[in-house]
Parts: sequence; C-alpha cells; structure tokens
Amino acid sequence: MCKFFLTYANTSSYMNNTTLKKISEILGLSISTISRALKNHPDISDKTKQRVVELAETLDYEPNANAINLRTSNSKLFGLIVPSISNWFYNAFIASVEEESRKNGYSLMILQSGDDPLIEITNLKLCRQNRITGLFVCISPDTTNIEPFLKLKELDIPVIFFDKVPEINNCNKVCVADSLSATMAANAIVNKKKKKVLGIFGNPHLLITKKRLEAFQNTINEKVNKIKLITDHASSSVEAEEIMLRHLKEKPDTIFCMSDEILIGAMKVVQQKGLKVPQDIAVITISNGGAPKLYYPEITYVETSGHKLGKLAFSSMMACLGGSTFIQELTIESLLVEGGSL
Amino acid sequence: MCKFFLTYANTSSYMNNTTLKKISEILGLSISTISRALKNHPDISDKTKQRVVELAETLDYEPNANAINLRTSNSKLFGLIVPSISNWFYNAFIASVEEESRKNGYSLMILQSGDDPLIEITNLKLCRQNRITGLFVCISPDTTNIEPFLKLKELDIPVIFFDKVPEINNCNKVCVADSLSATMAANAIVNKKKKKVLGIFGNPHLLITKKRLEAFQNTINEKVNKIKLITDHASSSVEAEEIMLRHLKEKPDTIFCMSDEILIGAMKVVQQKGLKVPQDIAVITISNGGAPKLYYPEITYVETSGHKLGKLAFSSMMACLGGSTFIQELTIESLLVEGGSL
DNA sequence: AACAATTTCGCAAACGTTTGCAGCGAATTT
DNA sequence: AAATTCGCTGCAAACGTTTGCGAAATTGTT
Repeated sequence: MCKFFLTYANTSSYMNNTTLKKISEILGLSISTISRALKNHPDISDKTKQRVVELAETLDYEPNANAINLRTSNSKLFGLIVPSISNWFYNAFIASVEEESRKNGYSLMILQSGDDPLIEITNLKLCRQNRITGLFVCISPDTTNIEPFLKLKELDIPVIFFDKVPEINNCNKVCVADSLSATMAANAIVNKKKKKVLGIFGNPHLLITKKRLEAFQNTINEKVNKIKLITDHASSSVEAEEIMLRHLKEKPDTIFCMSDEILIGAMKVVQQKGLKVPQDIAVITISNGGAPKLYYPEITYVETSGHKLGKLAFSSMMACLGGSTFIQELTIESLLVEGGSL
Repeated sequence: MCKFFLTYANTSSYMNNTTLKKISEILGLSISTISRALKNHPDISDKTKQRVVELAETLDYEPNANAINLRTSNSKLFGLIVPSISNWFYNAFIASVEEESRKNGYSLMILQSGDDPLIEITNLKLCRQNRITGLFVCISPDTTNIEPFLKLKELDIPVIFFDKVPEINNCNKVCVADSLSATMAANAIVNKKKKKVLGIFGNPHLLITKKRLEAFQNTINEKVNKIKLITDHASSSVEAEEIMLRHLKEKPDTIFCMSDEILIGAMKVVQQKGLKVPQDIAVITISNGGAPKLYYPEITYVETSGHKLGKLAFSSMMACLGGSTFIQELTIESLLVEGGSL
C-alpha cells in the first residue's frame, strides 16, 4: 500500500484529479465499493467505509459532476435567464431562487441576455447542452419567438416564466401584480386628496406598461372628485428626467413613477429644482424597495418583491418536478410601504 | 429509414433527448461519422455532412455538455464567486467577464456567497465538482482561510482573485487602485481649496479601508495650507447616515465617501437637511459610476471601473491558461469624473 | 487489369460514475 | 453434514461523447 501511495504521489503533477478508480487502486478495493462507501451505502462495512472516507479526504476527492450527470441524467441544475443582473428587482429574485436552490441541493446557472434575443437563444442552448433540470426565464422585451422556450416542455423540462412573461396561455408564469399594484398606488394618491398627478410610465409597447397604465388611469378617473391626470412614457432614466422637466410647468402636485428607473430620473429633477418632498411635490412609485430608500424622505412605494417572486417561482418549479402538470399563472400580492413622500 | 423514423417518433415521449447514437441509427451510419460530420471534419463527404446536419436540426440535437466534458476533460467553464451580485461594482465586473467569456467560447458559473465563508466553501466545491477551467473569486470579508482556493493551483486551475484579495503574495490578483484613487480624490479636494473635510470610510479592518484611509490622510496632510480632516468609519449605509448627522455640527465644507454605500447614506442627510451641493457642502466619492449619477448635481467621483477590472481579470486568466506561470498583481488605473458636486 | 493513392467511414477504447446482479466466505439453521 | 441465510464486495454495463487507427470503397495511375 505504501508503494502504491508513493507511486501516486509522484504522478500527482500529471494526474491532477482524484477519482474513484485511484482510491480503489490504492486501497485494493473495487470502484463500486468506493462509490458505495462514500455514499454510506448499507452494504459496505463500517471498517471499509472509514478507510475509504479517510483516504478520500486526504486525497481531496471531489466527485466529477459531469460523470454523475451523464450516468444519472439528473443534473440537479436549474437555468436562470434574465435580461440583466444589474437590476434591484432581478437581484432580489436571483438571490431568492439561489438560496432555495442551494437548500434543496440544486445549483443554478445564471445567464444574462443583455436584452439581445440572439444571446438569449445562445443561453438557452447552453442550458440545454448542460441538461438543466428546469428553467426560470424572464424574456427580453424584443423577444418575439418563444417557441424555443416552449420546446423544453416537450423534453419534460419545466419552464417557469417570471416577470416579463409571454402573452400565451399554456405555460407557467409567476408575476407581480401589475394591475393591482398600480391600482394601489392610485388609491393611495386618491386618499391623500391629491388634485393633479403626473404619471410617468415605461416603454409603451411592453405588456407591463399597458397593464399598469390602464389600471392607474381607471382608478384615478373613477373617483368623483375629479383628479387631473397627465401621463407620459419614458424608456430610460434620462427620458424620465426630460419628461419631468417638460411637465413641471403644469404644476402637478404628485408624481407617480412606474418603476425604479423612472423614479431615479424624476428624483434628479426634484433635486435639481430644489423641490421639497412631499410639501412641494408628492412622489409615489412601484418598486422592489431599493431605490425608494435612496432618498430623504424615503419614497412611498407599492412593493413588488423580487424576493417573494423568487420563492413563488421556486415552489412552482418544485411542483412541476413533483409531477404536477397543472399549468399555473401565479401572482404575488403587493403591499404599500409608507415612506414620507406622499 | 422511414420505419426507423417512425419508431423514434413514437418513442419520443420516452427518449426525450437526441443523441449521436439516435441520429446514427436513423441514418445507418456510425456514431463516429455523425460526430465528425457535425464538426465539419474533413474526413466526411459533403453529401453525408449535409444529411447529418439536416437531420440533427430537425431532431433538435444539442450535444450533451456532460459527456463532452467527461471525454475531453475541458469544460470551457469558468467559476465566479462573489460575496453578492447585488452591487453595482460586481454587476459591472460580472457583465464584463461574462461578455468576454462568451466571446471566447467559455461559459460562466456565477455563485454568490452572501458573505458567508461556509457557503463560499460550498461554492468552491461546486466549482471543483463541475471541473471548472478557471476561477475568478472575490473573497468575503470574513474569510480567513484561503488555503482551499490556493489548492486549485495544484490542480492546474488558474485562480484570479479580484477586488477583495488575500494579503499573501503567491497568487494572481487584479484590483482597483485603492491608494491611488483615494489620493486622487484628496488632490481634487486640495485643488478646490477646501478647508474642512469629513472623510467617511468603511469597515476599519478591511484592507481596502486601511489603504484608502492612509492614502487619503497622507495626501490631505502633506499640503502646506493645512486642511482640517475629520475621519470616521461606517459599515453600512445607515451608519454613514448617523455619522453624517453627528459630524455636521462641525461644519465640514466637503464630504469624502469611500464607497457607494457610504455615499448613499451621506446623501440622505444632505437631502434631509436641504443642503445645496456644492454651495453648502461639496461631495466627492469613489465609485463605479452608478450611484453618483442618482443625484443632482451628479457627484464628482474617482472611477474604479468594474468593467475595466473584469477585462483585466479575464486577460489575466487567459494568460494563465496560455501557460504563463508568471504571478501577476495587476491594478487598473483610476480616473476623475467631474460631476457638479465639488 | 493491376496497383497505388485517396476518400470515406467504422471499431473500440476511454472519460468517471452508478447500480443490478452475482459471487463468496462465514454464521446459522435444519 | 448439508442447506440456508447474511454481510460484504466485485463484475460489467451504461450514460454520450471524441479520436487514433484500420478497413473498405472509390478514384486515379500505369
């Protein structure tokens, strides 16, 4: 045995990875015995187990995930495709899914598409090549063809769409309550007896924008005490800034922002003009909670929690893996978080 | 052939993944021929190639990455371990590394440790089990034992430490210019003839804090026109807020923030007190560029670019893979970006 | 027509694991 | 003493690829 050990010590610079075979040769046992010993199989005696585990540790054995996946065809790996990880909401979502995955013995392959449908497809291929067990995906705004994603279902790979979901029906989706959260924000404004609201919304051809705009408008307009509502669209923080500057002449008493990005643009103008919040102008937004806390007073917001959405997406995934063929379209509830801005 | 095709079409619900073997049986060719045809090997005739590629496409063939990695023992996969992805700087770093990786045919396994050394070790194991080709790692503040990371080098797996790097010498590191960037900020302050500076620094036992504090102090103090310097430490945004409030009585004319987190805390107090920047108080920070753009006027900052650091880390990685055994400790240059806050 | 050269392809081993099955020695039962 | 059990371990196939080598089929050369 000592001889064997020396031999392997010498060749360690060439064969740099410990394998079951290597351990088996040193110990004079078969590969299968080593494999079973390491996973505490009842067939193997305690003496043997101890010897094996000990050597495995000193040799710093790490099982080869590729071999295991190949053999068992169960990768215990989820794919997660997102337009960008540089985003508070997605950050929270990812952290949440990752935590759950880790706790349940899965790992996570995070891929970002940079809003490029081509990269998105590349990422999808990568997921398939790595034989993922399931996929979480938030499609980019420019993605028109979701066929490739649906194809995974034929391969028995569950797909959970989150946040930006396709408009078709036969797929699992988890979303924030787009309409409801806008309604809640509108109600908060109404309750505060505001008179003139500037609502800044996002890219007008996104589904999320349409939903929020419609719900917001309806809620504001259904009130008897007529509130004047000005709406406009901004696709970026800078555009939101311009819109704020343009509409400030009309003296709104309240600003509603559909997203963090828009809030940030709007708040730059608030600072620039030296406006007091909420005395000169009230502000309310829809957010995961990161951006509103940047300001003083903290901005009142309707929370759409990436963290909660992650939990929901994960449990939906587990349900699919558990054999549920029930297609679900889930929504997390929203919550009004009071800052001092309204 | 038609018979074969039907057979496979029927069993498609069971055997849900196309393999080389499947294609070979349908086409009546050997597995090796299929393999070669798909990678455009010169041994295979154009006719055959065409037939193979065509069928592979209709059958939606995707190579099994696990099998390939097992066979070739070249995973073309980098690991990236970071305390948290919820961070502008790391976001930029990751995006940069990911882009380069994709362009060079590598994929990236992103893992976050949540500043927990135990999860960090778990993540490291995951990387090893997946037989990564190389590792980018930013150690968490509480990590004391970097042995496990260094062990990778014995396995011929390059390790590039970035941002938070260990203090030992025999490892590859890429960093932002901690001392230099603090010096640049200090010089900018001196040039503006400021008289009384409040410097808010991070967690005092982090190397980065020590370096920045020392450089900042030295630069401020070496000037003949004595500048009064107050320094304090904050480990979070909220602490920075408290410190600001506490020291505001001493009427500093300038605030220096060591990081985004601290800037955000400080700026909340600026907003709270209705201070005009830069008239009432000047502000300068060190940042990747995200946070300074949240405010009006935009905050003047010394840029430490996550994007550039990513590029540097990647090229350092490629150098290692290219066979360079030269241990390098690289630093990206900083850059003063003028906002209107100083 | 015979031979060489070239094109085209298949065989089989290997990568590192898991796992059903069988083997074997010893202890217990009949 | 033979048969049965039980505890421990090994054999061998399989997962899906890649690739060196050899063989067959085709072409070109005399």
